[in-house]
Amino acid sequence: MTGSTEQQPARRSDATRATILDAARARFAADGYEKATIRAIARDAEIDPSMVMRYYGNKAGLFAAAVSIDPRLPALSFDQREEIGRTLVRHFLALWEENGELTALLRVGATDPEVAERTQSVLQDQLIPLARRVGPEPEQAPVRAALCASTVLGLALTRYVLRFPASVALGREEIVEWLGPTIQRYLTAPTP
Amino acid sequence: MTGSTEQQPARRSDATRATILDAARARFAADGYEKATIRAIARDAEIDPSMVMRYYGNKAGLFAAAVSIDPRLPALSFDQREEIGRTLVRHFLALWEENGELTALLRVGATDPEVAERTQSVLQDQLIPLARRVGPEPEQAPVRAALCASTVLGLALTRYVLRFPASVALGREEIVEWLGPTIQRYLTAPTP
DNA sequence: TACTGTTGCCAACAGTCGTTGGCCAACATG
DNA sequence: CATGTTGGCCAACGACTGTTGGCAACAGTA
Repeated sequence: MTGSTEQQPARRSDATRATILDAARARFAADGYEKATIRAIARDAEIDPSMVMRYYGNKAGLFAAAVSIDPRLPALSFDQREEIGRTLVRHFLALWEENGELTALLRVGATDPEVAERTQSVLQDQLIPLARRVGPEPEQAPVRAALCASTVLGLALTRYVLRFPASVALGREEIVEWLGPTIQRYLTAPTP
Repeated sequence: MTGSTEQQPARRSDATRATILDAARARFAADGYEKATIRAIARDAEIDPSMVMRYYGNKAGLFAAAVSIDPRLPALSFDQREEIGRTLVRHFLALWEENGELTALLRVGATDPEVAERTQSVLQDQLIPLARRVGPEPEQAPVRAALCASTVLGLALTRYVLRFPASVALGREEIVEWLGPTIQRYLTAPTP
């Protein structure tokens, strides 16, 4: 049994495949699922639309291949308990600005229930265990995780999707200083 | 000069017009702009698609007519300065649950830049003056308003659009107790 | 009564979408 | 060299979209 990271034989079309994937990511992030047409993606990649079908089966397959991320949060050591809020915000900002896939995921999730659920499960899988480890009242972990998700996604929404000028203009460390204590409170403060 | 609330002569088709508008609101809120087809809306309203065109010109006109809200925040008196956060959250929750138009606005704004900008201007027009009146450093008002918008929209996103179970399950007063102090800090705390 | 404007439905248009199958050149392999 | 395989393009299909024009039924008015 070979693992899921199996070595495929290098194909001659790998460059084309990568170009398509890049164009797809950009289009999905900018336009959402419906408005990002296969024809437009193919035009960006300077290639025929039928190639997209050949390599990725159909539009859903292309989307799945384009945004197949698992935003794994780095393991947080216990000794920095008073800084978890800020650290978390920093990690999320880095994650979001490294790859535009997350913006695509959020934009598409706004209309597609399936993508919405995937986004939810990914976030919850990361945040609930963290909330359980770090906060009081372990049975409250889902609520605390949801509040953190709402905080982070709210920023991503106004900054990367809706592009509110005042939100875009904020510096990364400014955001950390504002949102960090909020996350910290959601995770560690006693239930109000 | 008659105001914009001019009395139109009561038309025989007013009932039909209202039915169309209701169906449109529901569809736009549930599916977004592209997936909410005129045919589907007409089917919900039990009417011919061509009627939608006659009464509202085109799809964009229908959308404009369906979601033409001005979410005016009630004037907050000065003497409750320590409770602005909670009061604001309560108002937003009430606003959002009264009319589904806001969910439609958010879902469509995720893909349509024009709608996104309208959402932004409405929110900023409400929040910036408030932040200027209530917080220190008036020139920081846009930043504080953006943070509040991000908080509120983040909750709306996870609760009404993406429907994260843990976010949906929260009671209104629970939300007020969690988000209220956050908003309060964004508005009134000194710049970190 | 006859006439005019409104309300509604039906059928069809043009355009775009995702998707398919066939064809040709470049390559790889014997 | 001959062979099969791969990468790529082209033209087209069927489905669906927003949108339009014409036609029948009805209301109100003179």
